[in-house]
Amino acid sequence: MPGVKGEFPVAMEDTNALIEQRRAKLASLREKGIDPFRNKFTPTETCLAARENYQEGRVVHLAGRVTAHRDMGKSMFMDIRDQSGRVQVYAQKNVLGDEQFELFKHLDLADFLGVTGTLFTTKTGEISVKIESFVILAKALRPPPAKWHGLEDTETRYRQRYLDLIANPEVSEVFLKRSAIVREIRAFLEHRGYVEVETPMMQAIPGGAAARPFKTHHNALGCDLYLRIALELSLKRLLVGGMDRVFEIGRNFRNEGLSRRHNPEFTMLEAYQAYGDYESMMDLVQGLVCHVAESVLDTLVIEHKDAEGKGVRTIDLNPPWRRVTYKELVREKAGADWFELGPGQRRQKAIELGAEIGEAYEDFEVTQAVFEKLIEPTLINPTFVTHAPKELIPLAKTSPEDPDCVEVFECCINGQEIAPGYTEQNDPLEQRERLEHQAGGEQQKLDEDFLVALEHGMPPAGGIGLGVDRLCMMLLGQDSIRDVILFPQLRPKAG
RNA sequence: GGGUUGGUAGCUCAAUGGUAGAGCAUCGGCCUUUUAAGCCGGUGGUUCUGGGUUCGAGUCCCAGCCAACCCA
Repeated sequence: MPGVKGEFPVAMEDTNALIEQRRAKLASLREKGIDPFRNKFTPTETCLAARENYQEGRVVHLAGRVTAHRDMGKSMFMDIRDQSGRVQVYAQKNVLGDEQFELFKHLDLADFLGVTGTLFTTKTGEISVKIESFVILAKALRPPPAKWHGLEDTETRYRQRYLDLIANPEVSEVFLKRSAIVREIRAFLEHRGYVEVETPMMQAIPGGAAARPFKTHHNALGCDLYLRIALELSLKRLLVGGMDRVFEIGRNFRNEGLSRRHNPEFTMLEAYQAYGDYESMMDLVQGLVCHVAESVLDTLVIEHKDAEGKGVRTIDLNPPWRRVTYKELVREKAGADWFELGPGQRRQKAIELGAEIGEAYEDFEVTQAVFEKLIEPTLINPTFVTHAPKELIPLAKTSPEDPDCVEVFECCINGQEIAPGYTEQNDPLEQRERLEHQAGGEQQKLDEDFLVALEHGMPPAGGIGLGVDRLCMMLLGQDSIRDVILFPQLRPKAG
């Protein structure tokens, strides 16, 4: 690869004694006519399966990464590990012969090894494989992180996640569970007749949320495009098209700050149901999250622990989840007379309560600041906060009971918004007005094609969005979104 | 963008302004049922980068880079 050296000058030049030693071992193997990078080796089973299907003397072919070795002189124990787990292998000089045994002794931690041998049980009772022959499948030219302490350095853990996965089994576990969570989301929705679709990530007009988009350029079309910030407007077009139950699990991109809770690209589930409304969508979210928790974690009670393993908080997902209006909740925390106060008094009281209020905040934003700063973080057990002020959400239908509010909910769990849902706006004229109002004087472009679609008629429908990363954080007890995203965004390191 | 903390061997971490260390890994020796194997001996450092103060800087000061956390 001729380009590599220029692109990764640091990696190519960076070396140390350990790397030199491994390169020397590689050269020495090649001199002996051994290629330690095999095209193929087919194990008969996984390391775990070999142990589970124990039968003394049974012949197995196993493959895995060398994770430990215990040199006994004329014999040697080694641990090899694949995704299923580890198994101990045992090599003896009189079985392998001098030359092969010498090769075996000089294997390095992190090398990939294929072995053929028979199952047996050691004195201490461990099921192991007595090696008859072995083959080096891939030589590791760099040392792995320490076996005992694991890998602690957050920067290395995120930049070189593969090392994190090798060194920290609990990290690996988190990502296997994340995969299971996504699988169970699909299973739940498909079981209820939802059709999974894929819609464009590159859009001429990024809509469906208020967020700064990433911009890119299409050369052949000669136009700028944006990475989507939400799935909503595409999926609603499908409701217009007669797909009555649709969902998409996909990446959204928002060109905003990074934090413990924000990654520039994140995974969103959105689902829409014709003839549903915000209430049926609350049932859906509750059912979905409970199904996922039960099938992946086998419990509805989630314990979050700190680094020392002490319980920090407990989240009880047992249904039914509390449903409370936005106004009720604000009255609970900010005073029963909150909505009877004048705007000036509200502002004053919000500041007294400890919310930070920007000078330009409109009245509804003052209340929203109180909600976000003082109320949301206290909602640990699942709570559906319904009937938000209509200024906050332009894509939902007005509530018949309270014309200042829209038929929406925000499902808060673990002190975070996890899933909003609405009775979707299907009146094209009302929708246009609300979007124009939201755009304000900013000349934000309206998605005219979306409005045309609504004019063709969209059935009454309920919709939800669900932040998959945040759901994973909540279910898996992770405090940082970076710990549920395999490759979180970091500043690129200068070569 | 602002604040706080941190960056030392491959990894995890020490080191009053005074010769940069330990454990593991690694290399060599002994050991044919060990498992964080054990015993003996060795190798390994641009202390993130660049300036400054000082007789002397890993340590103090300034600037920068990267990260984590908090705030906006």
